[in-house]
Amino acid sequence: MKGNTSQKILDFIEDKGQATGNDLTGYLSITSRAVRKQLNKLLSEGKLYKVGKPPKVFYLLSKQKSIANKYDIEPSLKKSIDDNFLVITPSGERLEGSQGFIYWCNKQKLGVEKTALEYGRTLKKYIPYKKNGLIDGMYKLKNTFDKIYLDKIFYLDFYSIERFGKTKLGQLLLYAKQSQDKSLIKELASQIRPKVESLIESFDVDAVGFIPPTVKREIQFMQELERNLNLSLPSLKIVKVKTPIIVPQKTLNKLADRIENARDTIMVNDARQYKTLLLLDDALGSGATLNETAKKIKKQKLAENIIGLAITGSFSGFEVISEV
DNA sequence: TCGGAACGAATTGGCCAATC
DNA sequence: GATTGGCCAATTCGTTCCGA
Repeated sequence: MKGNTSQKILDFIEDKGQATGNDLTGYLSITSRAVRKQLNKLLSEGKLYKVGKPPKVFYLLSKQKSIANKYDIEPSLKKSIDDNFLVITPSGERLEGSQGFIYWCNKQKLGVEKTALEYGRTLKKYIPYKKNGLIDGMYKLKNTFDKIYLDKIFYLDFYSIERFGKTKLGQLLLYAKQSQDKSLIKELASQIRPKVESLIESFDVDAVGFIPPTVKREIQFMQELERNLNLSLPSLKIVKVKTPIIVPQKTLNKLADRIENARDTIMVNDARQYKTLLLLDDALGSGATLNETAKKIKKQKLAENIIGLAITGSFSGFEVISEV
């Protein structure tokens, strides 16, 4: 009997495609505690992965075994792949670093070693835009708007990069929002907290504001993020007013439409006055939402200075600079 | 009508002891 | 030594209730 429980679990899951802890308990006729031990072992060995959260968790066979060492990738390049690459498969398996990179290359029918070199070169291209882990978005905004109401605007990473698609932060943001996964939001919050705290300190920020979401969801990303960041500063009340038909910013192509959307639907409903406000948004497209919100805050004289911070931002607007 | 609080049920993990 | 089981605490979900 000893030793083959884990193999029985693998066989069962292979046969059924997926299984819950309960399914396995019933099938193996051992206690759930024993099943969990085996499942944990198989998870740590990478033979299984799990999707879902309690009380709905399913275990599936891992598609990607440790094949990362099969390829000859220079150590420093492998490290930057490990640090920067993240793929979430259609079935929800999270593949980090080189494991994800190999999966992605195979899917695109690309040679892993050659593509790794190209990836390294592409990453290098974006390095000059980052200072202290922040991208200064002011150039971009200056190329877009006549009048800028934000005193500073930063973001933590680009949403996506050429050829290779979404950055790690971009992936995390997308999946945290779409899957409304609290643990992913928590992970994002812990990643961005150091940057937020250093901004608060260096600019002497005395209040924060979170851009409210457009689309109604069960779990509101920004609200969760605010809760997870747990900043000890007062939070400016910004609300999104309801319109007969909800129009998300990303559905609008024209800048003028985005400005109009932000101007007419985002309201600042607060009376307190602050010196320096940190205004947070999840993703910065044109910057219309942040700029229009900053405009309202300044018109209502609720803050003297406004620092904008988005988790990710688009690269468009930077091309102009990069060609100089 | 909406949002938050409270509650129970299901699941999971940690620790330690018993068993094979 | 590996595996299993008992106990307990923590986490998460779904439902209900209540006040604004």
